[in-house]
Amino acid sequence: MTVAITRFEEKIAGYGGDGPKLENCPVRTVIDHIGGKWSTLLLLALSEKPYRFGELRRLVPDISQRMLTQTLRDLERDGYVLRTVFPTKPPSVEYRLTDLGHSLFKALCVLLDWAEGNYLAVKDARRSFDERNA
Amino acid sequence: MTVAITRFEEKIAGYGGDGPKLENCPVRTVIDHIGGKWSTLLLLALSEKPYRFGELRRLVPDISQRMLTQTLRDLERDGYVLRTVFPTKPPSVEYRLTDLGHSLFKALCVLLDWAEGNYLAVKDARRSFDERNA
DNA sequence: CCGCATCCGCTCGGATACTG
DNA sequence: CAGTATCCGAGCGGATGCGG
Repeated sequence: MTVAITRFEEKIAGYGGDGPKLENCPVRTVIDHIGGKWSTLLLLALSEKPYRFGELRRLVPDISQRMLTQTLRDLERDGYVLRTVFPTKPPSVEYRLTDLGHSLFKALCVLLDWAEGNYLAVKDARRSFDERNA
Repeated sequence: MTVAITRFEEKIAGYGGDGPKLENCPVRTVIDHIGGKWSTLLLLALSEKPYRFGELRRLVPDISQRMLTQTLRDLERDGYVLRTVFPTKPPSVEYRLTDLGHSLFKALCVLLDWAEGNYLAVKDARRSFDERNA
């Protein structure tokens, strides 16, 4: 783990200075976009098979139509999702993970598994902290 | 990877309904908090050794004092960071990752490595998408 | 040195109504 | 079915100034 600080200084800290280098920071480039409220959930939903717009809406019951459209568009823009329109009547649109999307999801999976295994500890920590500062 | 949709339906979709179950969704509980603009960066900075407030400020040059304080507080609340005040004159405050924090960081590392290895592909996808929709 | 308080712009995200 | 357009509130996050 001694690589961490090296990583940080070389890969992160160097991007905050004067030059226009911030947009070249790998961590920020990727993390800032999948940190949205719905991105992770949609990647997870699409990880096993493609879905149509309406199906995704039902799978994530509390997402608004607006946010579903916008988040899918962002995921498509980043190259994680492929959007295919079938000119049927009425039209249907399929969303499917690209290879890049599947690759990202595999990395994301480690974090999701951690979340499942440790979220109770996190909730406990929160409760304990809130009690101390009552 | 056939576990994904099962995971989704059981672990995610079920939390959006009528009951007050949303706060019990493991993924949202954890991801929503580390998705902030600075959380990941600070976890990365603290992953190798503890730092004092001012040191962290210098390590992440473009963070404001307000956001540094607030993000560290959130990380402390979730149990990832331990805050220790040394009553010297002037006082000094040390921030250090807890065991839970180190555990989270290990899971996060996979994602950070992915970001380093693939952010160029993401940037290319973005540029290509923006050109198509010019 | 390490914060907290205040103000304030800006983006995220929800609700609703309307197209092809 | 799959969006687009518009409005609007809430909260994130930056800048500045004060306090122990």
